[in-house]
Amino acid sequence: MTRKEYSELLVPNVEHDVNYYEEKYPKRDLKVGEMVTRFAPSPTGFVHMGSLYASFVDLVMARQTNGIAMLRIEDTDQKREVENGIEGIVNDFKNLGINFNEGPSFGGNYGPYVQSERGDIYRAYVRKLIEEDKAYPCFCTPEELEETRNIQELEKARIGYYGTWAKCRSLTMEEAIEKVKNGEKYIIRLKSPGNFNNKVVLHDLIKGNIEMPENDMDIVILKSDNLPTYHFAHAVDDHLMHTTNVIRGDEWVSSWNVHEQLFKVLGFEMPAYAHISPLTVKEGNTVRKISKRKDPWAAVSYYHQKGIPTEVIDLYLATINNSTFESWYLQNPDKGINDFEFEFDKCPIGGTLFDIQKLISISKVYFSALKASKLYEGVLEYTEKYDLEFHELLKKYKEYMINVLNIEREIPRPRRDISAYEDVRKFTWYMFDELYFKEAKFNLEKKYNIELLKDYVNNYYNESDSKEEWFNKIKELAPKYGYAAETKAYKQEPEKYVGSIGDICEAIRVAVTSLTMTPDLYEILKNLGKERIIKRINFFEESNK
RNA sequence: GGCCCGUUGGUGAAGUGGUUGAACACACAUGCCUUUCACGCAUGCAUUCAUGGGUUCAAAUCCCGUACGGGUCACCA
Repeated sequence: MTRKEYSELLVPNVEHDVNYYEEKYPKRDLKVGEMVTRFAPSPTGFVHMGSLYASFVDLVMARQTNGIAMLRIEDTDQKREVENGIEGIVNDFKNLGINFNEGPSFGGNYGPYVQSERGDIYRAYVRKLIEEDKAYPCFCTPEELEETRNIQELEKARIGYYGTWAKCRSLTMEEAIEKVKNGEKYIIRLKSPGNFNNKVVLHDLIKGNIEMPENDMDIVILKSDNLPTYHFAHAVDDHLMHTTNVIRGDEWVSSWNVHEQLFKVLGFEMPAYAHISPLTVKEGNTVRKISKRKDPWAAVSYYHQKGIPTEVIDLYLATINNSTFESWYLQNPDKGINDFEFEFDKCPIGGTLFDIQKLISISKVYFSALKASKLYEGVLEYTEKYDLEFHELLKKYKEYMINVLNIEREIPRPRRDISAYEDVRKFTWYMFDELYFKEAKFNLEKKYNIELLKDYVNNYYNESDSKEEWFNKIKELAPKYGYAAETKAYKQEPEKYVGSIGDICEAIRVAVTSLTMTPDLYEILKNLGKERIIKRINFFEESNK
């Protein structure tokens, strides 16, 4: 039997050979510097902050070099797969407004972009390796493997399938054929040419040079389910898809020597690598990787629900990804992420603690810079999904709401109170009669002079007053009820007055909004209008009885 | 345990041998301003860069050891 026939016996039913695939996926027509990147998640759950972070780097590097970002689903472990996992990932990205150049449902000429659909491709390359005597069948059972592991532990030897521990490695072709004919189960392993005592130096775009021993493990490349392991699929896919830059989590650096060897054995050119540090979270005294199950705020759906836009998340990710981004953005507030040039060597090397405070702060700045009409559109869209009652009010009072949202907005330093669309109701609900008369709760402990309030609105307040006139009228009113017209005067001799002008404003504010803290009172009154102010003061009076 | 990587304030960090008295941003604290909150302004927050040693005229920056933290050692990715 020739080696070719041998490989066909071991890996049956493969339609094409490697030459077919090499021709089918020709080199990409790239200009110098254009990067082809790929984000390669397993469909084991939905997209979360950690994966978003990794994909952000892929997307950004491809876009700024005018290259290509692919989405590739790594579903060679069918046991772990979640129902609708692939759809879930694709939809999450689409909902976030994130588009890849290539990938499932994104198109592209180098697909399929789902590994479970690429079985034949991998098998063709496995066959090639067997033919060249660079891979061999292994008939060891899980029990046998377990046993050698125990012995290795006992002897304090390195654990794994290598050297003399690799029993099946020395099997002759005839012995192997015999076993196959007897129906023995097998998988395919790499015949590692490496020597543990040799060192390989691998260059990482982020971490710099990393030196480690050569791989000498005869790792599994084709599993009993006829699908490849990650390592093998990685080499074949990134070769065939012509990835120029492999950007992945740094949990992969420890198996990097395996990948390096695989590329060499397969005769592939190695892409450049960038291993990004994980997003971490502090738990007690320890730090751990972000987890979707333990950290609810890690799921992207969390941001969706709160109404934190993708732009904000991107800004945050940009901030932690490139140390110089933040100060650049501060100096160029009119520019965006697309105008900034990200560099691998500016990426964090150790783990990055996820800081929700920082994200919220970025969000507040983002919202404060939004035009009222744009904010309105956003809230409208958000509430349609999460708060229908408010949504209806917004539709009904469009112009009014835009005016309300514009209070203290078009000024050099706008308010920074809104951090998510869900906050908008919290800050504006009292401006709607439908909500005010239903939900206003007054603190009845504190007594306010209702007579003063009525006097004020009936005899002093005028909708057409300028802000200065408005304020002067309150000053005018103050002495009549024993209040100090000037804050300073009150501070100097508090015993001479019932209160200061600030207390009058507080009374008006509470009566009209039920709150002690609101944006500019003058603007609020103006938007409410005299009639509604009167109604509210009456309501306030009733509530205090 | 083996092999990798990391360690600058509450957080993210700047920094690659000498204008660093260790930027900047977030957070926090105090005060001022003020119709509230916010904004703004002012001030405070690492006598020191995990630690011990070495190289050097000079070290957060280079070298070695130690401690601590993280990753990884599957027919999982």
